[in-house]
Amino acid sequence: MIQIAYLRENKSEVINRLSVKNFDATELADEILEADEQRRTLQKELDAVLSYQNQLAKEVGEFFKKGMPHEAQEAKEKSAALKETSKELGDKMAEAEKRMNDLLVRLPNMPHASVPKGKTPEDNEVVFCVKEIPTLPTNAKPHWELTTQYDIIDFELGVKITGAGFPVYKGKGARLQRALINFFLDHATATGYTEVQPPIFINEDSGFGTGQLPDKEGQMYHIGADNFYLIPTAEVPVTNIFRDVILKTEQLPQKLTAYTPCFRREAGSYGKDVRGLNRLHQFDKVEIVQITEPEKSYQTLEDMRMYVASLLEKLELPYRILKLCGGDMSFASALTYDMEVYSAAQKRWLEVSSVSNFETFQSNRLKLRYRKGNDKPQLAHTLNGSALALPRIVAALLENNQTEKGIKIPAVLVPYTGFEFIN
RNA sequence: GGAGAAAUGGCAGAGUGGUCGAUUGCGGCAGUCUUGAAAACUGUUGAACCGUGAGGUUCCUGGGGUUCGAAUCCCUAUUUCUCCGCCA
Repeated sequence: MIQIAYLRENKSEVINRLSVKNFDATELADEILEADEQRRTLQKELDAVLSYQNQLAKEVGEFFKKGMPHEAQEAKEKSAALKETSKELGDKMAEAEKRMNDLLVRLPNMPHASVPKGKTPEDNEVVFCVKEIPTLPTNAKPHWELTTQYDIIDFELGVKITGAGFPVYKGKGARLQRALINFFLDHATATGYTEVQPPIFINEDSGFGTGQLPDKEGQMYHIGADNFYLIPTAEVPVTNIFRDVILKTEQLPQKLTAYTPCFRREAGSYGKDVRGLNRLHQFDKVEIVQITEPEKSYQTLEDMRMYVASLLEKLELPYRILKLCGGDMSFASALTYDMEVYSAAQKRWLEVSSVSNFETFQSNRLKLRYRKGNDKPQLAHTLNGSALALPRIVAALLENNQTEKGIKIPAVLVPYTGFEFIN
């Protein structure tokens, strides 16, 4: 959420920058500022009335103490007469404030100055790409055939138990999942991230804090009886650790990592996008999250990007890095890098990680602040990234590493899997 | 699930209707002393909103109520603790 004070001072800049995201904020900004103006006017009036009421209340006490019941009664009546006025003003102010907030949360985050303009994924900027894109023999199989051939992932069985998009991992397939999770967590902790295991249900406040609510409600699974949501990413519970928290500068940066299953309804997806492991309703992911001072967040974003790239290199997967254009970026992000691996049998790039700097957009909603010495608290920056999401990594590993002898496991994973081939 | 108790500032812990944004202790910060440090002493130390400022308003788990006035009384939700039951 953009800070209201910032919008008040820099309306045209906000509008200009949001145009990079193809968002026309002209009208919305005016409505917000109008509500803000009303709110402030009403508060001034209300404060004056309340102040007078407080004064009268004190006088009542004093009159009683001095044994002046008549005067006390008079002050009482004066104050009572004001009650309705203050109640009315209070209601109006709360209403204006709510209106302002409801509008304010609809403003996307402003993109960083370096974000390229653009509307579709084609407009994303390729900032890195491996030199050689692997080619496979013509009889090479897509991963959904390999998983059946080696009996390591059963999509049909998942359909029986739950529904489409909830696969059952079996034997070496299940072991490969566990190996990847451990590999990712071990590397994250070795890089200074603290491992946490958060709840995978979240409440409404948490969903709001990181920006999933109210806009993306339809993309999360909802537990009606308790009003919980299943997490779409560990970003939500992990970042919400810091909701309503004031950190000291010495406590920054905060670096956390978490493995969780993730749940996404993916309403509206279809076709080859959802084939096999390409898009699931439940999948595993290791996430990294950092909380930093504003001046350091872009260096941190580069660090996180390099870290994720190093994982892909260790796994010997061909990858590229995209800087997302304004039109392809998420609502809350100021700058996002997507990491994609090449899936050689499908002959397409698959997104396996998204690393973003949200600047103060989330922290403003979360009231996540930090304090330098005795200064006034100010909003921290939040960042996160997948490191990494499993299914598409598995898809690429299976397809790219298929050999006569079976699927070859990358050397770094062998200590985790305990086997060199899936055959 | 049943019965009872509780929720106060970074922490501990006072406060049962008026001068309480809240005694006190610890912790934090600044200073005095010291070559330096420790100790001791002194001062200071929550947040949000409005206001150029002086200052004003709000917040004692959340929500609602009683009252001229609520941390304090009432209702409600949540959480925690104790006992009982069930159970991984």
